[in-house]
Amino acid sequence: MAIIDRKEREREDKRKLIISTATKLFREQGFEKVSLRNIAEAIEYSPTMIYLYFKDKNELFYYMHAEGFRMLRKQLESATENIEDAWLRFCKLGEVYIKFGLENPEYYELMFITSAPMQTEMTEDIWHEGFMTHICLETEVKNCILHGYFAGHDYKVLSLMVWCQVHGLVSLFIKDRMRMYQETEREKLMEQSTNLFMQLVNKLYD
Amino acid sequence: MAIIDRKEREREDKRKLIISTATKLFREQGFEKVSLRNIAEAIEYSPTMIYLYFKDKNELFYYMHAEGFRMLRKQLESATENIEDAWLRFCKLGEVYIKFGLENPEYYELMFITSAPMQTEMTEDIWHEGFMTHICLETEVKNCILHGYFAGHDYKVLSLMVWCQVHGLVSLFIKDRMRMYQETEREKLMEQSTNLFMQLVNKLYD
DNA sequence: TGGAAATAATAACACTGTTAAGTAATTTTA
DNA sequence: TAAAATTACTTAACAGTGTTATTATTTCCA
Repeated sequence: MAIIDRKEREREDKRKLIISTATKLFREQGFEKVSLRNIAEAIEYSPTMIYLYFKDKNELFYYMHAEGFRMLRKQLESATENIEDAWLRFCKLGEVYIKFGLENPEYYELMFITSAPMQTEMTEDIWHEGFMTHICLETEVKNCILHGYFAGHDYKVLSLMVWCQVHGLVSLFIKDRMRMYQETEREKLMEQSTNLFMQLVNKLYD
Repeated sequence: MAIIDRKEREREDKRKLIISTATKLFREQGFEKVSLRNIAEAIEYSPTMIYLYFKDKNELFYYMHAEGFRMLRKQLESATENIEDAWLRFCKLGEVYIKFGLENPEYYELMFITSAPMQTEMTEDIWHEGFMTHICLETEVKNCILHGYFAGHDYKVLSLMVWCQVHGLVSLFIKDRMRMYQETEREKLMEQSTNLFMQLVNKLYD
């Protein structure tokens, strides 16, 4: 039944076409320009055709957010692969995470802020991609513990703390909540507070 | 010209009526239920009447977000007013901030996440209320320094770091990004990581 | 080849924020 | 006091949104 296979392939291709077109719109013209009608026009189909491939807009956004996580994870992994020292690996991870957020605010928002992707009614684990990325962090924290850092502390607690710190920084910035700082000092303050945090974590002992 | 005064008063009353009705809708039925038409129906006016009192929806949201900040500031101030010790005051501040966020997620989102209030075209300082609240934090950090804590560190850098930590925690939680933790362990982990952070900050030295 | 199944389009529903134009009441001015 | 001007508000409409029901077309298999 090669025909069924081909159909399945074509179906998957069309799904990908919709996702990539939505992604393109959203990267080039921002989140609010991603409407089903805009996507449909771009791929030269009727708006309702999208419903044959996705349950609703939330599900489409779910697949876009998952793509973002795969991008981030790739960056995290390739940035650390040539670093031996556990602490330096850990530092790099934080650096790349923040960089990703600041350079891809639309993606970051979709992955960590927007409600839509979290509201699909899917059977599979909805936070799978997020979980996989979080594993990256936990792995590095565990590795640090293995090499004598953070003695006596739980890797889960530590990982969450670190995540809160970097997410807090990125999300406050991209949601424009740092207006009280002058444009000139803002970047410096953000770097200084991140450095201070890393310095603190490094001194962590029981 | 008492008539002008009365008119001005009536105008202000109507502004407040709109804001309070919008707030009520938004607290009782959630953010997405706050449409100009819904507000208008609730106060028994036509939807377009709102434009006589607010430039657009963003400006209306601005006034709602400002109200949230006044609530938070009130809670922060009344929670610390009877505490003498600088460190305990600082701890209390963080505790109350997190509590406010978790108990008023809709308000928190409007204040620290939603774009709308930050997109009004106002002449006055758009982040004034946010700034005032941030001052609360900076004041306590300064007070700690005055009492021998955090020696050798900049209060601005420290304040931003603390803010990132608590905002990270609250926003990840209310935007449902902690699904990888079991419901039962989630709360405990959040508390542990906050405790760890405070413990870290307490050990801060040059 | 005919019927079933998959795919897609059209039309419509119920919303959204926003603007232009018109109306009625109130206040000011001549 | 009567006309003019201002104020407060409504109606109608525009352009957009996600979504569903209905209809038409194409594709596939018995």
